Amino acid sequence: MSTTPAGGTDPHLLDDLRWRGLIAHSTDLDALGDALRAGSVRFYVGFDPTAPSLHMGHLVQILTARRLQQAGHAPYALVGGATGMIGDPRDSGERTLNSAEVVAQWVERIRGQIEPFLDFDGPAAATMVNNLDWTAGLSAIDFLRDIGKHFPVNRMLARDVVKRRLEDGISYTEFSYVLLQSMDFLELHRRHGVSLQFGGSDQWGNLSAGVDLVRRADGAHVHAFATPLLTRADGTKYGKSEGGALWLDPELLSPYAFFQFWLNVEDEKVGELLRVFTFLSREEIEDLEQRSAAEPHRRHGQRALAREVTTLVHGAEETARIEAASAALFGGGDLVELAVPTLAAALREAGAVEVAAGPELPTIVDLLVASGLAASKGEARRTVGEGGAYLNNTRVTDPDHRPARTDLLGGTWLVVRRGKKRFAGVEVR
RNA sequence: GGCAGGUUGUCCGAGCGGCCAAUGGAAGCGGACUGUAAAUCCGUCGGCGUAUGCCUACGCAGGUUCGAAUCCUGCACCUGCCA
Repeated sequence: MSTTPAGGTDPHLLDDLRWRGLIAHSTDLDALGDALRAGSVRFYVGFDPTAPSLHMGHLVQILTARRLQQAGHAPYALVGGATGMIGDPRDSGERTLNSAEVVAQWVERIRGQIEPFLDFDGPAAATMVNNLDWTAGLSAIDFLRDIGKHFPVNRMLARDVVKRRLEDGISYTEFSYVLLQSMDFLELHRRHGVSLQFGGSDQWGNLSAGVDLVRRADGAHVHAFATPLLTRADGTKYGKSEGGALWLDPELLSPYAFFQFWLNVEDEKVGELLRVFTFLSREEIEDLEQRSAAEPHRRHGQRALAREVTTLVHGAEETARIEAASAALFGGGDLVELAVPTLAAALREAGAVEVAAGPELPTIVDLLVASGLAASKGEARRTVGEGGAYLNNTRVTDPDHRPARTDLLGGTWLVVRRGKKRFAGVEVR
């Protein structure tokens, strides 16, 4: 992970990106390669504030930006205060507009999530930009004359997203989104000499529209590429399960749960994810793939992946705590054998709650609900009935079962488990 | 503006006066087999809880009826055809 010396650029950048599978679509790759080798390129990648946090999909873009910067190119990270007010068309239908206050708040949170990944000093220093800066004061007349004139509606209608949405309907607002994003590229090109944009493959239409606009408006040739859409082995999207998206914000998804996600990745996907989400070298990744293939049950790849990505997002200290917690909880050994401080630390990582107990301790059903492992008492009863409830790693089959005081580990802790891998700690006081 | 059709649980989609907390998929959750993997098989899938019970739910608000997701009226939104 060495940064290229001041002023220089890494001539192998494009090859590395291609090896990692990060280029799913692109404008002329030879031209892009020439530009990247010729000197430091100013590039941009945009993030729309459509939620309070970025997630796994955005992480691909953040890390790709970091790769480009480490190779000597200058990032412009755009948080879409303007585009976030509009919303780009998606297949699932028309978006609900968010208020200006909410968008502004999300812009700040997202900026804060991106900044740690980029270097704001040095010859390829990063810059944060907000497209509200050049759209807020723009008049509708200027917009229609200067930007709109370059967008033939017949071609806009031919875009895949738009075609699919024509059945169920699409507002003029979302239909116009592509003009705003294209204008961002034009503005950044004019203001800062930005000549490359990348984004997710679902953004390819917007990316290439921006390239077209810069050419039509200014006669300049700029570049774009799209990273691939990552899917699970069965072709479905990530994040549809596990109760939601893989958020980067620790308040929306605990670092422990984040780590567990990566650890549980399918064998077939480990190599791909290591290439996209880690800064391990080609040699290291190929070695991990070989060792994983040789002894898959050891999950070498998954462990490295979980450690690397969690370290990038949540830091080395937190990752070390999580690994210790996982080892304790999944160790398979007797929980009674664990030192209490170790157990307590592990449970706090996995998620722990305090419960005030009277003369009697709560029932297993109440413990499942209190710990958040079950959403309702009905669900908790069902879990017990299905044989999925465990107390201190022993299956409980009676929904009215109450642990005794002597079951408390270290005098205060109960380990509640639902299913094979969802743990929570309950601290009884 | 006129006419027609539509709005059901996380999603898709049946139901068209009582047998409807609502058929069937999918997702989710649990179990078995494994490796905290995949595939497969089985179970489960509104809440309170155990009461032939109550509460909430079939776009929103009213009405008809002993009884409505189902019928009527108004409103909102969506789709199609005609202007």
